[in-house]
Amino acid sequence: MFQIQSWPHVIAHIDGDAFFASVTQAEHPSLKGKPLVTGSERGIATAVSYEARALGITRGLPIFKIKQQFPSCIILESDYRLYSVYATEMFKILREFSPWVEEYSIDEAFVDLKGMRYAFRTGYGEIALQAKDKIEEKLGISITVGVSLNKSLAKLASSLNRPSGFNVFSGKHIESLLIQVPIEKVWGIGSQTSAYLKKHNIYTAHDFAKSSEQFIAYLAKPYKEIWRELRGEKVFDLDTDPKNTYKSMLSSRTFSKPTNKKEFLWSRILAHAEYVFLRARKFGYSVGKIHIFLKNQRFKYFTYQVVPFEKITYPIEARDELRKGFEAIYKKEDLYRTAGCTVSDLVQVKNSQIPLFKNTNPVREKLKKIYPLYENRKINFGGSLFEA
DNA sequence: TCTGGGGTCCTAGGACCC
DNA sequence: TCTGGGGTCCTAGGACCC
Repeated sequence: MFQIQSWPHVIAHIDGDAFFASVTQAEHPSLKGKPLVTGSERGIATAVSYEARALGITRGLPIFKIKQQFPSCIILESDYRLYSVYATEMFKILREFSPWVEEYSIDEAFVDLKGMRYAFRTGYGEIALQAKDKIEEKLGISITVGVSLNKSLAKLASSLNRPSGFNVFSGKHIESLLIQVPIEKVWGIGSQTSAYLKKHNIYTAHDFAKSSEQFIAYLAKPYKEIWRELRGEKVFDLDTDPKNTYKSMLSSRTFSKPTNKKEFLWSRILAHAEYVFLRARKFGYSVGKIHIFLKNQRFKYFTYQVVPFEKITYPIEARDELRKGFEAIYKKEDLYRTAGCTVSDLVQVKNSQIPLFKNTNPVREKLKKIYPLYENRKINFGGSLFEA
């Protein structure tokens, strides 16, 4: 169907196998070979070791059920600092094989290998295999690697033969990859879209890739791009910038029990606003838009947007507006499960325009004195304590 | 399995203008 | 007073990801 030369581009996708559980076992060798899950703080299993999967434990299974049904399983809280240390080490090793590395998530990376076969004097598959071996040996974890022509195909390739899988699909072999992958496993096609596609008799990545251009024309832009990638074209670039820029920041927490207590909810929203503004300041941002939100028992969101007259760096500068918004979304007959605050329209302060005249706003002058005290305090969201 | 927390991108449609 | 056609800008919210 697709006539493509072997390697117009070469992208590798590296994905940790049960990463959180593997890292825990690598760090505590006594746990190796034992059934283990992480995520107890969440109430459901976030990561499930392969030994635990063998018992029948799946991701998302409630912790209390695991305790009841699988008493031999070790249950631990998540430790994101530890995972991050291993991830950083993994990215570092990958950079020994190519300078173009995208740190996609805490356990995933994309690597552009194009041209590297001249530097290493060997084939692309062999380079990727060397990187895989080195990570597994040095970190003591297992990863699965997929190599193909672009990000979407590499990601499909790394979904096969887990754990410790190694899958290479050049241009001549794309179809044999696509045939193996159900449509809902395609990166960017979620439950809504796969349900729609199945109605049109599209069940695999291959069915989708060979759909006609006329059919694809009805779909939204992201799906057109995925369609092109599955056919072997390179559409998505790697983002190799380190993650220190944000478009928005969010803080939210689900209560242990849904509630309609008005002043309690208001205090939580303010605490989230404090926290998210603190993070924004840490990254040097001032804030152009603030959203506060409540989510009710039926998972319906109620949001209110505040746009301050000028970009601000402390939520108290918009406090009256926020309160007004809260009054607008709060209904006493509803029960709310989550409260939160999002900031967006973020601008780096050092790049933003310096006010023409010295700011003598008395509230702000006062704040500057007060807020240093805030910078290191702990903020209470109503559940657990978070270090600022 | 009743479903956490933190993000990004896209689009329909309303507001407003001529 | 009643009204067409077309443009831009913005926002709410949906869909998706890990």
